[in-house]
Amino acid sequence: MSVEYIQVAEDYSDEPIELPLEPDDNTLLLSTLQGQFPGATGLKYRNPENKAIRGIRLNDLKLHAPGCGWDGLVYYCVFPKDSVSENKRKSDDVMENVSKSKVSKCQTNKCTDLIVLGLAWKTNEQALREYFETFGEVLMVQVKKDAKGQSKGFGFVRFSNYETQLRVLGQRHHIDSRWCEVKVPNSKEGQIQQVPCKVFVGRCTEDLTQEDLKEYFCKFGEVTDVFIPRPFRAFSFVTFLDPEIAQSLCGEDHIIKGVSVHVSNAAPKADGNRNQNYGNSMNSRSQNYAGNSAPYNNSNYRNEFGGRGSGGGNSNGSSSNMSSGGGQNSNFMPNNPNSGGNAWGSGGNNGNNSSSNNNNRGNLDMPNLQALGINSGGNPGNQSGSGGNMNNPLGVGLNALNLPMNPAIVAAALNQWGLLNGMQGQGNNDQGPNNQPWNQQQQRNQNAPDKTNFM
DNA sequence: GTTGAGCGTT
Repeated sequence: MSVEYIQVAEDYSDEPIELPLEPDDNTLLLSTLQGQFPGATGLKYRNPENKAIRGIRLNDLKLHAPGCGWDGLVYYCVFPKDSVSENKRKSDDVMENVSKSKVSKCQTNKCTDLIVLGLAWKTNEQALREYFETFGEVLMVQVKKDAKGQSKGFGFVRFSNYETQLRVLGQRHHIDSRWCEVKVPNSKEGQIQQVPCKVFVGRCTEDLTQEDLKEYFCKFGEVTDVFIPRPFRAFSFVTFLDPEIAQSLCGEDHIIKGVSVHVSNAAPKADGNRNQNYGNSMNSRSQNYAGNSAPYNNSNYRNEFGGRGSGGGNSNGSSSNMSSGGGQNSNFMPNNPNSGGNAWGSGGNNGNNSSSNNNNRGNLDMPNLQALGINSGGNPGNQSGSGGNMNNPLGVGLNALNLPMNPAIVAAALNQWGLLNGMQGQGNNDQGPNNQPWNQQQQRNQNAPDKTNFM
C-alpha cells in the first residue's frame, strides 16, 4: 500500500506542505506534524459546506481523518492559545526581520533548565530529547534516576532559544502517553527575570479593536493576548510571548489606524507572571505557590472594587456599591499585613450614591491610582453620582469643578504622561511637583482603577 | 515486578 499525504500549512497565508499519513490507519501522527511544525498541537480545517473551522480529532497522539476522509483539503496547524492569537506564528517571520537583535539579545542568559514533572517511568533521556527537539534545539536533557537506575519520574531540559523555552512552558506535554508538566524549577526561582510580558496601551480610541492591536503589535513579536476592557476605557493590554519584546516597546508612542497610542509598562500582577504559564495547568496537580517567592505577595492588595465576580456584572450600575465592605477585604491575600484596618478597602465610600456607577463593573484593568497615591478623598457620603462617571478616583483634587471625568481616560492620560510610573513607589508623600491637592487627601476609594491587577 | 508528588551531583 502506498503512503498518502495531506497538505498542512502553518497558517492560512502559508504554503502547505505535504505530510505522510500512516499507511495502516490513515492517521497523521502528531509527531509527524510536530516534526514539521514544532509546537503544533493539532489540526483544523475549513469545512467546505458551511465554511466553519473544524478541528481534527486527536486521539492517542494520532490525528484522525474527518468523517469523509482527508479529502484533499488543506489543514492548518493549531498551536496553543491559538484562539487568541491566530497569526501568532506569522509573527515569527516578522521577528526574524524586525527585531531579531532584540530577540537574540534577550536570549542571552535567559534560558534556564526546566524541570519536567510527571514523566513515565519508562521515558528515558533519548525519548525526552526527541520529544523536546520538536520545539527547538535542545542543549541538555536529564532523567533523574535512583541508585538502581530507575527513573524518578522527572527530569530536566534546557533549550538554546528563549522563545522555545517560552513556548514549551506555555503548554502541556504528552510524552510517552503521560501528560507532563514543564516548569521553571524551584531552585531557579527568583533567579529568573520576571519581565512582564504585558504592556499597557494608553490613549486607545473606541474603534481600535482587538484585531487592530494584534495586527499592529505582532510586527514586533508574537502577541499572545489583547485585552480591551469593556465598556470602553481608553486603554488596553497587549501581551507578548516574549517579555523582552514587551519591554522594548515601553515608553514608545505608536500610531495605529491613525491613533497615537502610548505604550508603557503594565504593573506586574501581584503574584508575578512566573513560568509564563498561560493558564495551562497540567494534570490535576496543583502547584501551590502561596507564600513562596513572589516578591509581590505582601503587597498584594487585590482590591477588585466591590469584589470581582460577586453579584454579577451590575453593568447598569443602578444600585449602589453594596459589596464594597466585605468584598474588598476578602480579596486581600490572607497574609497581607494590610488586611485588617487596611487602606483601599471599604472605608471610604459608605453612602456612596453614585448612580450609574461606571467604575464598579469588574474593573480589571485600570492603573491603580490609589496604590500610587493619586486618588481623592474617600468621600463618605459622596453624592457625586450625577452623570455618567461618578466616583471619580481623582476626586475633588484634580476635578475641583466636579466636571464629569472618566477615570479610565484620566488613568490612561496620567499613564501616558508618565505620572503613574513616576509616582510608583512614591506613596503619598508630598514630593516635589507631584504635590498636588489630590495627593494630600489620602482617603481610600475602592473604585480607583488598578493597573497592578492585570497581569 | 509496585509508585505518581515532587525539584537536580552520585
